[in-house]
Amino acid sequence: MPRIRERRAPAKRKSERTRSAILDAAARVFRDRGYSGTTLAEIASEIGMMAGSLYYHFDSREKLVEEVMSLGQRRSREAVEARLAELPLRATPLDRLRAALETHLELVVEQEYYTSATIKLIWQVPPEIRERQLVAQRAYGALWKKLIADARRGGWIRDDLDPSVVRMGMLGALNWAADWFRPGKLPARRVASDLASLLLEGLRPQNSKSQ
Amino acid sequence: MPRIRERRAPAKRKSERTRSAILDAAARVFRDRGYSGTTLAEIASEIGMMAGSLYYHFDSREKLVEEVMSLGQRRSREAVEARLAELPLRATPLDRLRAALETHLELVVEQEYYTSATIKLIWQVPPEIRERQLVAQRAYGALWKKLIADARRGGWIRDDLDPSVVRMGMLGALNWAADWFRPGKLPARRVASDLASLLLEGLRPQNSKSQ
DNA sequence: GTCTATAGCATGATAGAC
DNA sequence: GTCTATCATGCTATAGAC
Repeated sequence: MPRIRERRAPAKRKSERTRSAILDAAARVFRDRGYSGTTLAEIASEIGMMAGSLYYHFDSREKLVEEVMSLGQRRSREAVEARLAELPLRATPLDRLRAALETHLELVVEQEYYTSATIKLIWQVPPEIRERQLVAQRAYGALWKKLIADARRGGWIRDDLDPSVVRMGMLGALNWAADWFRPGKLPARRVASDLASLLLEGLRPQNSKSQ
Repeated sequence: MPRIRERRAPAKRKSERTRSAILDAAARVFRDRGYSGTTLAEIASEIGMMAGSLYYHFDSREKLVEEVMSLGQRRSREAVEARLAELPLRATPLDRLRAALETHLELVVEQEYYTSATIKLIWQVPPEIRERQLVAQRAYGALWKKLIADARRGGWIRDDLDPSVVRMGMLGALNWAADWFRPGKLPARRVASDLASLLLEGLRPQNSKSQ
């Protein structure tokens, strides 16, 4: 059906599609080779272009990496928010925390590289970019703070640990999977549920399975 | 007391001391700016030298970063082994696991940068270096595998979680602190004990404090 | 929109003076 | 042992053809 604009995704022009393809390739390459280790030539060659051509779509390498990171952080937040929104009303704060943990892990090990690229790049990019991204990520951090605070307030989780240590410990356990997870060995869902269970229930021998 | 060789540390010559100073500076700068983002000029300027002078001590930038990583992984392993060795004989596998967790966390957030530099660099350096370092790190990974297996065998920890997910989850929660820990806020010991407690006991409300 | 060609700069590495 | 000077390379970014 040529000539007829495709329906899926709001009928993009060629320019828009190329732009997306560049961003996808950039997320992949930046993630694998780091910010300084990635050349525009590598990104371009991933989609059969020459380095100079990228400048039609992006003003600079820095603008490109920043767009990758903005997308990454936005997608992570939206995915977790969407997952939480579809939980039944009777879901407990503990259920919500578990759902968020599992969703975040799945994003980190997904085929799409935006989340893991963003995680890896944050300490590699120039300071001005980093600052802007850290500000943008505060919304995501706030989401986690609230999940933990809600669970704590209701007595669903212990209150003797520092809340920010808990938050960073959880995110660390999940984010680290960006480095070690390899598709084809353990399924992502198993990793997600094991990590969530480790964090929520700990390593103590379980008399009764929860949930 | 000039002319008399100093006692502390095996009486190093000037060359050896300079070499160590270069390595210290390199660990710091590589850690903060990444492998590709670090220039030899930056490392040299940290100790008041010119970039070219480094070549008297190291054959190349790659040799330098590899030496930093070798030292980092060796120091981490030795520190954890030493801590385990000084535990009383009656220490349980759970005590040993907790001691290892706390020691590793303290290494990660220490003033010395070798451990955190090594953690951050592993996915940034050229593939040949990475391969050699991953091989070298297997001894450290094996130490953790054994700690977990011993605890599991004796029924000290639950056995329904995949052991490698447990290992990587624990190390992830600890290693992530290299990114977020800032001296002067929470003391490292508090972070260490909270993270160990989170991993060993989980977030469930505690009726009785363990240990 | 993408290409080729190239300007301009930064950096790893080397040579030789001190 | 460290410096200054320099070469060679590789990369971002731009200009102009198609």
